[in-house]
Amino acid sequence: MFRKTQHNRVFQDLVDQIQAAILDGRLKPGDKLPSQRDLVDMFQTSRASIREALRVLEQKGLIEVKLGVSGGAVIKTAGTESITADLTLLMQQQQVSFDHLAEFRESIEGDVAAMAARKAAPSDIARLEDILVQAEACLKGDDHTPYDFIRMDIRLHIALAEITGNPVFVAVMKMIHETILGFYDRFTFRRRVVLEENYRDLGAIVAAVKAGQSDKAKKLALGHVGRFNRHMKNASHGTETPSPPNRRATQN
Amino acid sequence: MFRKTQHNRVFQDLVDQIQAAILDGRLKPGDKLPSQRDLVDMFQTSRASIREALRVLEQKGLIEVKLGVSGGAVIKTAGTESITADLTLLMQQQQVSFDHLAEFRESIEGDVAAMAARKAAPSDIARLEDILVQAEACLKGDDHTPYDFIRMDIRLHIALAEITGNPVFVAVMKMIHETILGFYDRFTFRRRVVLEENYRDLGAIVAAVKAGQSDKAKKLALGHVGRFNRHMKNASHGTETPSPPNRRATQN
DNA sequence: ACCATACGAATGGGTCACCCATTTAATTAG
DNA sequence: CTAATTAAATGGGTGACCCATTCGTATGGT
Repeated sequence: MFRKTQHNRVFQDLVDQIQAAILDGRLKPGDKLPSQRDLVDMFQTSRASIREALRVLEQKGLIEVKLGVSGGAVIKTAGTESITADLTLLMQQQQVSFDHLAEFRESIEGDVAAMAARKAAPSDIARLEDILVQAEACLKGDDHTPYDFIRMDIRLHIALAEITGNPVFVAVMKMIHETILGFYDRFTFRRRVVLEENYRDLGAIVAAVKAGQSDKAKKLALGHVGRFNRHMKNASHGTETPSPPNRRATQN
Repeated sequence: MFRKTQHNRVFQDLVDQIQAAILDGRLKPGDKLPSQRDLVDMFQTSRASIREALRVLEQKGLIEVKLGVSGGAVIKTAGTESITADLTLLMQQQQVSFDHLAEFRESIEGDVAAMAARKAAPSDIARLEDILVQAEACLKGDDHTPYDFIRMDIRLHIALAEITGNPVFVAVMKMIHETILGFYDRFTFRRRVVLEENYRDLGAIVAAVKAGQSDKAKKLALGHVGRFNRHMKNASHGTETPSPPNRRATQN
């Protein structure tokens, strides 16, 4: 099979070239692309095509476009936002359910805890315990905001993933938690006892990680996630529509 | 907080409206959007803006645009392709090493095999065995192309993920294999014995899945992945630069 | 009557020449 | 020296226009 008449569509070619430049490091986060009019000169194409390409790159989360003089397209630092948006979209299309996410999370979180227990350095332990302290503050404080506690819970799980030193785990963990948070934030964790149970789980996991007991950390993490998932399901009993898609749908 | 002067950018408004129509069912997969010129009349905007919106929707995997008369934009059935593409992109941006991918894969592939063993229907088994037959053909045929065999290997692993019924596993599995393939395709599997060992591994896994022996399937999958990873490492001994990201970057 | 070729209409892809709103820096008035 | 004004560069947006692709249809030769 040879190429068609030419490279497919013009904007696709532009996207490929710029994306390749970003991926192999010729363009680093923070760098600014030339202005649209300069790009027109460089690529010998029309401004409309340039703008379509920039639009696609923007949607992919690779660049950010700002207005005004000395605005323009700057390379964004890699993030999980676009993936989260896509997953959210799929969940809204009913192709992915909360059960799917929960199942996946159960499969991965135990291994992460075990790996963290094996690799954790003293500074890592300190960081985990710091997060625990903050979580406790969220729990005890008068401004009793369940949402803040959940944020801490998530930060701890992501911290565990970071201790593994494997960016794949970090990215996947972030994606999972962001998606879960976006969909279920206002349905659960009204009751303080649930939060406190959660807090005890986290403390036990951190203790196991500190002691280097990987098997115990794994078991604890699995139990924690399992309990969390059950609470989620119970909380969403009455909600037939699994939370209307009130998340801003677009926003890459 | 009230709205700004207007809804932000025009194309974003179009994307939101059309996406909302898709999400709440006013537009179903297979439906065709009006032609770009009709959309111009309907939305009272310029064709360039319409096209930018269509471009974004296309990139999101929501529509597919075809050429020629009675071409146009048709609503696509939801799929995990865009997530897979985004995950792949994220991995490539984060300078992930092969070891990171290998570690992650070892963590997940065992669970997938076990779940597949629990859930496999007869038709699933048939599909797995069909892939095995094709893999054997790639191995035995005179046109001895290691690349083709690897493609079959990947198809089998993805098939296992599909048997789990969990699209998250499918997307992640595709991402992993695409990335591994893109980085290491031309360095390994010159030696036939390695391929044959791989083939025997696959046969054993399928047999365990067929018998519903989830624990055995898990162990076999873990051993298979571990062996694969060791071969990869040995093969890439001399390659200090772990293969620049020469993969075609885009393609959602 | 049949089939192949030619034509034309509708569509998406692409280009050009503009204009507008926003933002920043330089300039000027007080 | 400060504040208001202006000018320039940028992204956002528009309309008219042309091209390549892909159909259905008409035409013409057998």
